[in-house]
Amino acid sequence: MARTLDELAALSGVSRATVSRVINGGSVSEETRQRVTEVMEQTGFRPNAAARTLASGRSGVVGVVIHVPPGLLFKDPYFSSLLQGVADALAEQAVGMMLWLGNRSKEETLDRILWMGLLDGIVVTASQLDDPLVDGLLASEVPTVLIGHRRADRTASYIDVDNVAAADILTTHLIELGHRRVGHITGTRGTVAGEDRITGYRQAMTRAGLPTEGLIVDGSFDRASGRDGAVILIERGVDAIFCGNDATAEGALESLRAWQLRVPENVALAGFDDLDFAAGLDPPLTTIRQGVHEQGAAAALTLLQLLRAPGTGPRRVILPTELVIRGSTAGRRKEEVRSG
Amino acid sequence: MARTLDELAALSGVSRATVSRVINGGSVSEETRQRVTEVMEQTGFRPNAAARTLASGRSGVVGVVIHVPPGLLFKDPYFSSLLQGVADALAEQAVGMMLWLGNRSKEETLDRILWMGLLDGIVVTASQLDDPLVDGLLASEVPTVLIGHRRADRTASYIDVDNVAAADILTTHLIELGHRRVGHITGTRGTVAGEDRITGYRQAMTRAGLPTEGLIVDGSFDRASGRDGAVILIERGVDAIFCGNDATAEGALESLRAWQLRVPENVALAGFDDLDFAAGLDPPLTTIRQGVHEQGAAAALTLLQLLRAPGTGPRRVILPTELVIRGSTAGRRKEEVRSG
DNA sequence: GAATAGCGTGAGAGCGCTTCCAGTTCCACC
DNA sequence: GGTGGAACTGGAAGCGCTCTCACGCTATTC
Repeated sequence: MARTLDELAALSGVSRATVSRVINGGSVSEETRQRVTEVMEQTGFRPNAAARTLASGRSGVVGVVIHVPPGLLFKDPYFSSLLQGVADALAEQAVGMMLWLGNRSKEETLDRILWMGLLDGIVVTASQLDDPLVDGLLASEVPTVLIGHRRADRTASYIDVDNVAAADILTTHLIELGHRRVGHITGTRGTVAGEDRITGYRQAMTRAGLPTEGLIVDGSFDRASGRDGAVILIERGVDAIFCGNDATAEGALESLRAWQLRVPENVALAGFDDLDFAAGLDPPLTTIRQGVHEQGAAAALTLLQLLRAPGTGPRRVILPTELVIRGSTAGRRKEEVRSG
Repeated sequence: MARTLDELAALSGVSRATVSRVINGGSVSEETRQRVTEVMEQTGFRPNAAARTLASGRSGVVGVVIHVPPGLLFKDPYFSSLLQGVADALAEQAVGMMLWLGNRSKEETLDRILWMGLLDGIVVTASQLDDPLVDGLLASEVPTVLIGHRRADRTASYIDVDNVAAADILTTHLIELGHRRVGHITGTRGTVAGEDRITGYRQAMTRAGLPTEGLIVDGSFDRASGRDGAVILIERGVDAIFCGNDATAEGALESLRAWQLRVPENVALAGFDDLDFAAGLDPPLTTIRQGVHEQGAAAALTLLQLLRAPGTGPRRVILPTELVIRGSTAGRRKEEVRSG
């Protein structure tokens, strides 16, 4: 019935300005608020979003950019958990979500996003060391929060975990169990997480006075690279393998089994992420738990804080990780958790 | 530099109206277009989306609603393929996508969507026979395309497959192979696909003069229900099982194996969907292929057509399915494909 | 009782764009 | 040279809302 604020105002016997205050929580007498609300409900009035956005400069919509190869988003539980986390947090706050996936080139996606306008802010995954899409968003005037960050992103807002420290802790755990030849099947080279985990691994090995020569094999965060990497490491002789993530560890486990090597008796094995399946492997996988869903949610909330308190400078959040010790490195002990 | 059309117009020496025409492809002389375009590029001008939306009544954004339990979206490849299909088609057409998942109640989601405004149209999955969210969207004035449809949706636009016919064809295939006691583990009761597939199954059995008594067991589109349902059917005695979808069939296969029953020699097995893993099972699964990604894309394109040709009445698209015959029902033959 | 404060309200000026309408210009043709 | 029409352009009226400002009124203070 009532299609505009003016009509609603006429029906309620107040001015348009007052109706606007009712909708947006301005100061209005209880009586007036009651009356206007009633008329609003009767007429099923919904304010025009474009007009609100134009007048106020806020849309209540944020963009979420997960530019990974099509298919990967739903095959790799990491990305789907992340998206789920962002979506949940935004829904909780009644903020709309526009989504961009990796179905166009990064340049095109960037262009589309900036032309779209309408966005109050953006959450984007920054997993690559070099990413024109992320750079472009940061250079734009749209407030942006990164999930994961690069060394160069010192002035950006981001949420991340300390991959270096976590990998160090995990590697140290292996060393403390008495392992000396600890191999590492890396994550995808050129990704932040991959490189940082290598750094953490190296750091721990060096501190323990152990060599890493020949013990680092390039992987790509997937099962296949875990299978292949494990074979190489087995041939070179290792007594423990730290994999770039859980999927890689699952692949490595398959190779170890194929070579009749027992885990953890012959070779200890560890992953990273603690995705759902990690605890269900045989033996259950020692790994680093990082709350991926929480990371997504934290990114969304950080962005909203940024939007609600403009000009307060970049926000950086480092979420905690936990070393989750399970059968693949323990042998006799049950699951233990050490935070770090 | 130039932040508004007026500024751009001044810089280019034309009126704001002409600049608008350049941007929106109105009739402008080649010379003028050139000049304006040049200034646009130099200044990096981007028109204000809210203002465009307000003035034109179009936002270039559509909503996608996949209201399924959190987690299911990414665990069930059906939904993720669907979303991927929609996302790809929209990206192709440079249309923005707002996404709503099942993290709030249907009523709340409906409310949020309608309040959001800004949407030119909506694509929504209509898998439940009774769905207030779908009903609410259809009742609103926002153009809506359903993926899957209910009997009552005769006046709505939708894309769908003919589940009844496909289930009939598949069941008939089993009967033609000589099976007489063909069991059916249903999909989730109350879902369109689940019920329609039962209908198709019944139809084929009845036509062949075969009884279905005691041969129908309720399932829920997942592996667990396949495992359980198969046990019941095995105990009652069957020589073939048609499962509500591929995941169910995978579960059934586990039970058959546990009971030392050979597939297809002792019991033939068939699924529905032809998701990626179906061909990789042992034996490879006979199933109905429905292009899920294509369904998503078709829904998006149908919506866009609807938007571009308003007032042309509802559009209904039935996508084809194929019977894919593999080892789980064939035994000796290699993969065959029959369309239907 | 006057001065002060503060709340609730309405008027009105935009926000930046699209699009209708009314020219103006330029040709082709008679 | 005059005419009709097509192609292009500018003026200006909105689109529906937010938000500042000013005003009137009541409550408080000394």
